[in-house]
Amino acid sequence: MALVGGATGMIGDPSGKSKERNLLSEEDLQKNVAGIGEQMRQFLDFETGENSAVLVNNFDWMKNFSYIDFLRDIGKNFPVNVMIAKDSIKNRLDSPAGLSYTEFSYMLLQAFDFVQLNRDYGCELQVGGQDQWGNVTAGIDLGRRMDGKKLFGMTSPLLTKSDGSKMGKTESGTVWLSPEKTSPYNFFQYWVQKVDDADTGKCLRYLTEIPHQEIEAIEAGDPRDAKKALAAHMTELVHGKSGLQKAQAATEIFFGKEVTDAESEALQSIVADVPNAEVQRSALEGDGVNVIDAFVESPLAKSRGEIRRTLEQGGAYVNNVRVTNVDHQITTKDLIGGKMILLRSGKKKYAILNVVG
RNA sequence: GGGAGGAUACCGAAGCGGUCAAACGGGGCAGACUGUAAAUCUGCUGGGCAACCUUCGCAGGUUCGAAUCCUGCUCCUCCCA
Repeated sequence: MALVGGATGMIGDPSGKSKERNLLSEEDLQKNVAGIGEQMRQFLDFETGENSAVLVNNFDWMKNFSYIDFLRDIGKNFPVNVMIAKDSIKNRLDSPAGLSYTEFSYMLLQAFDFVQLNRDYGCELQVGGQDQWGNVTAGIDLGRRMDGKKLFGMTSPLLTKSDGSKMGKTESGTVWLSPEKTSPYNFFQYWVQKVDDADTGKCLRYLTEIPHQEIEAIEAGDPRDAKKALAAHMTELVHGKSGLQKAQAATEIFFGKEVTDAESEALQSIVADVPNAEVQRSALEGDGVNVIDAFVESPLAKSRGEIRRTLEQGGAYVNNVRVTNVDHQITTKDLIGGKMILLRSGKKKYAILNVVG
């Protein structure tokens, strides 16, 4: 049973947050709810007969509540002294950021969700991340008070790095599940590039369903292979077999040997799955196109100054050959298989310039 | 309602009339070392080849000159009621 927070999303959960959340517009929220629902399909089967997963939206039962009814029916069951004793609230009360009444009320909503799901579906167990502990227990208490039901909760540790910070948040390479936001190739690369050796085992345990014995065997081996295994499992889980294949094909080419005409076929097959841009064939004829212009066309450079710096520092490559001269011209001679040019910034960021016309 | 502070680049935070595209830290990018890891070290980090252009909440004003002073506005925080 997957619950999306169409109602609670309008409030903002203070748990684990150091600042008051910005309220989302109803429109954005609708989009988020729809998007999350879509993504759940990758992980849960909603059409498997009797035992199908269920997707519920708490807006469906919250929308009919009047403020008065809510206070009488739900609020009455929440002793404030218990509420303010919860870490999620206490931490915020102690911090300079404070806490609005709105966020303070969040736990009542989530608690009631649990009760509602118990009533509608016989749901008895709520599972969430560690930061949800307070909200989960609030629901257990509310079930007991309102319906005399015995409900249960389970939380899992949050995924943190070995230094204690949250994973995947601050890095520019924030990963998204949606292939629109993070291509399968980039998703795969995320696990290879951004996970510390020390965190690989933890990720394998938390995020994959590989048996523990196998994980131990993986850990005993080369850490590079461990990360690739992690990347492969995650990519397959999120993007399916075909996504994984494309990601691996691209990885093979980019992080393999020199790129020549021989790889043009393979490159062609992955072009859509890696960052790419188009150039007119005519532009490459004659004197060709300046390297800087070429990079600026690609997603690798945001500004001319940026790529100029990269060039000067020796971080720019055309077809895997380092280019440091800012006046370098790219011409038809540089085309791989007569069709494309491989641009690279730094050690591991690639883009393909696809020739058209 | 009364009072006191504040709003600076991706984030945090200095600057309080010229030498400010703006110290410092974090983050990010690139290089070296490696293993597409971590740690470490180095360089860069508004746009532009440059002249120069656009930035310090918003709108005006003072001044030869404003992130810095004045006026109004918006938003935030705190204290009192």
